Amino acid sequence: MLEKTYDAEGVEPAIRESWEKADAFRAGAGASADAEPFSIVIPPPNVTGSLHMGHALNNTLQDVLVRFERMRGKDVLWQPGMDHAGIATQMVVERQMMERQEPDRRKIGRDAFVEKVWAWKAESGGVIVNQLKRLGCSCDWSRQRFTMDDGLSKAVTKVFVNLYKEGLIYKDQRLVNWDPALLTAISDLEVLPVEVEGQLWHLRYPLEGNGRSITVATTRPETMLGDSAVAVHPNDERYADMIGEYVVLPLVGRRIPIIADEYADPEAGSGAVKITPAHDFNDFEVGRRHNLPVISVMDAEANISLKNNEAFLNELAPSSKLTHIIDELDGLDRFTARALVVSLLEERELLEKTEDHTHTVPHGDRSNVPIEPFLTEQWYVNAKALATPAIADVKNGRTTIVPKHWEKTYFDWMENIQPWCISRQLWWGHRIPAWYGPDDEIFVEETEEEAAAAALRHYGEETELKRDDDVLDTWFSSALWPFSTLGWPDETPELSRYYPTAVLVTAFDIIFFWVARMMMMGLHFMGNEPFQKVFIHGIVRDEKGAKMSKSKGNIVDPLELIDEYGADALRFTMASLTTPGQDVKPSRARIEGSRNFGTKIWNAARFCEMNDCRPDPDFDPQAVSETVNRWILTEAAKASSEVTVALESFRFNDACEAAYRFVWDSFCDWYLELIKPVFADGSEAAKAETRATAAHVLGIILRLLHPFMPFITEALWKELSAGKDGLLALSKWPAPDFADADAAEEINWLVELVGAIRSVRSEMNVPTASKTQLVALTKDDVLLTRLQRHEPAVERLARVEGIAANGDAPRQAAQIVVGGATFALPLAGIIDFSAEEARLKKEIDRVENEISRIDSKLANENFVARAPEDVVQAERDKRAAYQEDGKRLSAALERLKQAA
RNA sequence: GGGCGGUUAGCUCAGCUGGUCAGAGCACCUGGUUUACACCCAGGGGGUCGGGAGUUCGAACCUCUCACCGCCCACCA
Repeated sequence: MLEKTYDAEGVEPAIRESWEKADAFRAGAGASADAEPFSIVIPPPNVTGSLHMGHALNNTLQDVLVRFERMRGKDVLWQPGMDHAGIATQMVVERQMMERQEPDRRKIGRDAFVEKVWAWKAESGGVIVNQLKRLGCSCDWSRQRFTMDDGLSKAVTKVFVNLYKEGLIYKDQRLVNWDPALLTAISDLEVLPVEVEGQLWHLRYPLEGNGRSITVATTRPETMLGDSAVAVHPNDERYADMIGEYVVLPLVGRRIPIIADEYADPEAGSGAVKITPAHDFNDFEVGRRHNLPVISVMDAEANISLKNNEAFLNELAPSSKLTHIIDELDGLDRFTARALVVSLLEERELLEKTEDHTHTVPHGDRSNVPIEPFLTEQWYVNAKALATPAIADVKNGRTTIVPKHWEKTYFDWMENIQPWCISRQLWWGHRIPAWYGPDDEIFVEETEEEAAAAALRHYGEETELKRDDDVLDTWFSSALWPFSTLGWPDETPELSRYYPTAVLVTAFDIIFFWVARMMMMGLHFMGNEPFQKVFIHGIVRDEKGAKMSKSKGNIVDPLELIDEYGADALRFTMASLTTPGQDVKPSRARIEGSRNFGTKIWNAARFCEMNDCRPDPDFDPQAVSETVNRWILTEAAKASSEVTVALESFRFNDACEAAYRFVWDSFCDWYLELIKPVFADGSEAAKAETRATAAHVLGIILRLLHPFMPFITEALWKELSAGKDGLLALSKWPAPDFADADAAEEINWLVELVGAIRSVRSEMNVPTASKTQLVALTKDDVLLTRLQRHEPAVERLARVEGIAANGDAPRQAAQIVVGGATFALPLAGIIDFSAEEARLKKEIDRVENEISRIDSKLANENFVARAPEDVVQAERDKRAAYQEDGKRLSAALERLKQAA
């Protein structure tokens, strides 16, 4: 006997164990040899990560699809694994070392540090795997991969070497986004614009020789030390006569030209702009166009660096007597230097004015400090070349993105893609397989031996090589995930079976970081797309719609929700809130609703169990004869079909709704109530058939809901079949193979009749406890037979005692019209004549309104002429039905008046 | 500056190709211990589908326009 309520916390571990024991999620589990493959690669969570609501959403959706397809008999692989998360992990370990007051990484050296990271991973990394299991994720856990595994590292190295040899990876000296806190380059995508309240300083630069000056506006006065020109727009009349003149750069004394360049915007600032090629991306371009020197005035930590700075010193005027200024500024951090430069200029009356100015400043997404454009040599991927096939693949529909509007975002970015900076000045990650000779000749090979061999060929003798210190952007290895996890570069059976994957499920915030790059790499190295479909879901927001973040303090921990409501409740909520293209805002009320739904199913099963409804292996739906049973089988088939269609098109919310309505409305509210009289007073044959049907339909329910609520459904499946049917997770998805329109029509009528009686009783304030007779005012034999057939149900559900079919109207009665017949509820002593009169009049009004609405439609010649015939006919039929109802209601009103 | 979403019941949202599409859950009101379930049952109230214009026989749904909200990209002297 089942407990009275479902105990998620108590049941879930045992269910997980039963799945594990049966190895139910191994690739291809339960599938036949000729099964169609269906594979999904998990978006690998960071090894430092723990389950957040975004993971809960993303992985619920994947698990729904995977369980659904597995039950449909496909050969399913859900490939799990984790990402080494270069910067994030390195930061975690460094912080830990700091907390433990251990010497920092530079002191212990690279090898020792990397060893520490591995030790950290072994000890505290990957807690998320168990959390995903708690969520119920049916990944093939035996195939877990890690981006730093030997196999995946081999793939990374090979890809790097191949791309290098194809000329698609190269080294370049240019400005990069430099993170002065983490001391590494980062890619464009890792830079976040942050709005800050700053100032706009207007600096007066004296012209050489003539006592005039030109004013430039800047938000970064400290970079003026590296100015190499002042630019004005060629058409700007204010400055036309200054073009070609020289400015003597204040504080520094350097002579720099005033140049004409369209980059200068006459509307912005003063119209004249200082050009600092080493510290601004735009200025760098201007500098290139005008062949200006690039004078970096900062070091890697963004401190002012002048004294040992050749670029700076070389451009310094020989006569300059500025050593004290250089002394003062040298070594200051950029913000301190900013203040000092401003005050030095102010002293010299070169500060024209200062304005408050709100602008966005690029920040590092990890360090959250302003990033510095910094001139360094880095490794780049020629993303433009790789993007071309990736664009074509989506254009020609080999990969489709759902919802489709995201394709535009994808195209826009891909078509304007910039070189991808892939080198990072970190220690934790895939070390770049490049070795340098003494003359800086580069040898890119997969192993040190091969590099040495290449060097031998090049130099003609053994030469000592030095390996590149940098590691690769974490996303470089993530980009290979769909094939590296399947064994590439080896030609494994898994690779040929499961690549391309069926669908990638992810949130929109990593389309550029990840999806786009997997497309590029997959197409380049595998020759075809990494996934046939990409399903983009929203992100999880809090109840007010705000993005969840630590700083806002609005983080909801999915594990707490699982503790409180069970994994199924959280999953069902996530899935039912997923409408294509919308963000997800889970609320406790909603999760409670899902939990209640689980309880509802639990109790429905409990009812079945109490009535001895056991699954019968020989049950044949087609042989069923009772109308209610044929009706619920029809409804079950309809629900199966709806859930299937919805899941095939990623309409998770529709799938949930169809299942929910079927279970709660059709099965619990009507079917179980309708069969109670059968169990109480039915024939043995009817009872047996009904038991078998109820058990059968409950089985369908458990299977339909299993992808969404795997724990409770598996638990009930086990309970009800006494373990004889194996795991629900490996059972067959229900086929919508039953339809009986007549039974559906009949039960719908019954539902309508019961509903009408209940309504009128409630409106007439008939005490719940009292029962009334029902008099059918009709001589229609078909209807009367039907009524007789359902007499026990009507009596029970509508609180009726005795059904009279004599057609004589009782004197004091409430009357209703259902399915073309009038029914009276004798309510002598209870009936309120005026209330009933008002009620009937209201009904008549409603019907007449409908009729006149239809009449005006039908009177419209254009409607009759242009609307499709079936639409017009439907209106005519409706009108006829309303007219019949109207007649009966009017007759009922007459009888009431006579009685009064 | 460019682009993309959104605006439907008190709240959170469904509503796929225009013709039972005006819906669900929660909240609310009224009754209720009837052979599972009060995490429940029965009944009920509540919306001129953001404003305006247009297309159409017919618009929550298509077009245009305005307003507001959110997001993404670029730029910011």
